[in-house]
Amino acid sequence: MPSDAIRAALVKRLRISSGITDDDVKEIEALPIVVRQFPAETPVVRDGERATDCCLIADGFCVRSKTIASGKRQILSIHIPGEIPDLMSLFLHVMDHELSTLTPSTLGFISHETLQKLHRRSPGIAEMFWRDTLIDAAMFREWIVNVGQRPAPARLAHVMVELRERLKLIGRAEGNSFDMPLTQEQIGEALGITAVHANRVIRQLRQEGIVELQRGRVTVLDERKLLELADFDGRYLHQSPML
Amino acid sequence: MPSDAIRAALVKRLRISSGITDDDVKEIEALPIVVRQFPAETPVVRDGERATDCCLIADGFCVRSKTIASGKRQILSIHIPGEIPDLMSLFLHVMDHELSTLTPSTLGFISHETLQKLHRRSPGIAEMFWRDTLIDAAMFREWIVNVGQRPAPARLAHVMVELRERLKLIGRAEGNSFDMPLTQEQIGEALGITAVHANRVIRQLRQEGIVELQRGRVTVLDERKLLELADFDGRYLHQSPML
DNA sequence: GCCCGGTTCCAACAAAAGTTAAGGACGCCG
DNA sequence: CGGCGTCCTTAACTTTTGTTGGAACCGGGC
Repeated sequence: MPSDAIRAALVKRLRISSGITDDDVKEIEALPIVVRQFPAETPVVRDGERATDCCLIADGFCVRSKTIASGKRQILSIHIPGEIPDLMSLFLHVMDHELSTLTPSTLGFISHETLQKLHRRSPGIAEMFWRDTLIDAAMFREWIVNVGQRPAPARLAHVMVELRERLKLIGRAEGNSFDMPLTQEQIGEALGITAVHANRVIRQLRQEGIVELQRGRVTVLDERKLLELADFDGRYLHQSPML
Repeated sequence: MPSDAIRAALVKRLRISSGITDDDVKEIEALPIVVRQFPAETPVVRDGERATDCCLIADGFCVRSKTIASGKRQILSIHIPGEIPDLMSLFLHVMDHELSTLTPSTLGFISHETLQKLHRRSPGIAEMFWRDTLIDAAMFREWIVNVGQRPAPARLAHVMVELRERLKLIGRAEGNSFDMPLTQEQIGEALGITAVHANRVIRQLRQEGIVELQRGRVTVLDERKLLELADFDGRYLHQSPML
């Protein structure tokens, strides 16, 4: 994938979540980006590392996670093409969590230096990126609620609905199915439950005819039931720049 | 409390988490701030509301929370004097969660308009505030891990140690005790457990001689055991501006 | 085609957490 | 100073989730 396609994905994303002017687009199109391929299940930036670049997903699925002393891992967010999962490293230089790929991925890297200069030059773009990191934080808040207050089946439903919502925006959730390339182990890590329990919950949703989940792909069987179970209110995604 | 004292608290805080220049201090000291008193247990900004100001805690404890359809509430963060708990509203205009007081509080309000102008004028201050919102997000990430992966006693210990760490920075955690003005109900809401279970966990920590908790005040009985249980690594607080 | 490793799936049992219910402590207000 | 409400406390019981261990399935590499 040429770096032009990556820029296009970013612009598309920013167009949705923030207001973007033609001048901004030109600035972004002039950004030097280094493209690299990563295999599946590979760390991109490690916890404790000092990042010098921000990473833009051109293709593939990534997750952010933290591992505690006991060895347990918590997945904090799932990322899809067009997103910049480690924009925060721009001002929080040493990573407090890990970014890794789920599937084979194409990532674009933009140096912190370049971005910092860009911000000084165009405060509008800085604000757009700032807003992006704030939406990130809003998603963390909802993730806390999910893990803290909802029963396990609702947690899974919520993650599915959120992911589908975001995939729709980039045109990757047509019909009633979409990709969610996590193993049951990883689903457990995302929901704060064990893999065994994740399996139970998946089976339950299948038996109740709500969703089918196999080989990293979700098929929605009963839209109504899914939405009711997920208790989903997309306001926290802040998809309209005017709100 | 005069608004000068509030400004001083803010400057003190920014001095710790970011590099702040003398010019920045002057700018902040010139900021128009409206001071208001709030009783305990009172909403300051409600979920779904459109905020026009950012709120600075001069005195008192506040929390941010989200309530789901079933009526369950999740506390997302605890805030102490010197912090700006709703800085995010600057770019995420409609609130996706609630900010409310725990104790009677003195809050200072700065209008979004004022802040936006300030950012355009001094990008350095903008970056400082941006960094502040990023630390906020880092704390959410750790909160996810706490609620998702740690057993209940460790969750409580972790929240206590984090709060103490932050209180130390503003000189409000001398000796082996500090304020944590949450009811057991609220502790449950913070940890993602019920009030009854929160009580069990508190009793357990008391019986094991780790901490005593009464009337909103924590007394540490066994520092070693507490730290071990909490599994605390303060890196996520990003306290040094150089890191 | 067949083996191998990782997933998925499942059951039985153990532990953690939720629910319900009720008594006691404490502070506030009349 | 007494009553009332909130919070804390505890017990008994239920439900959810974790643990252990094992079998079936699947895909890729030899």
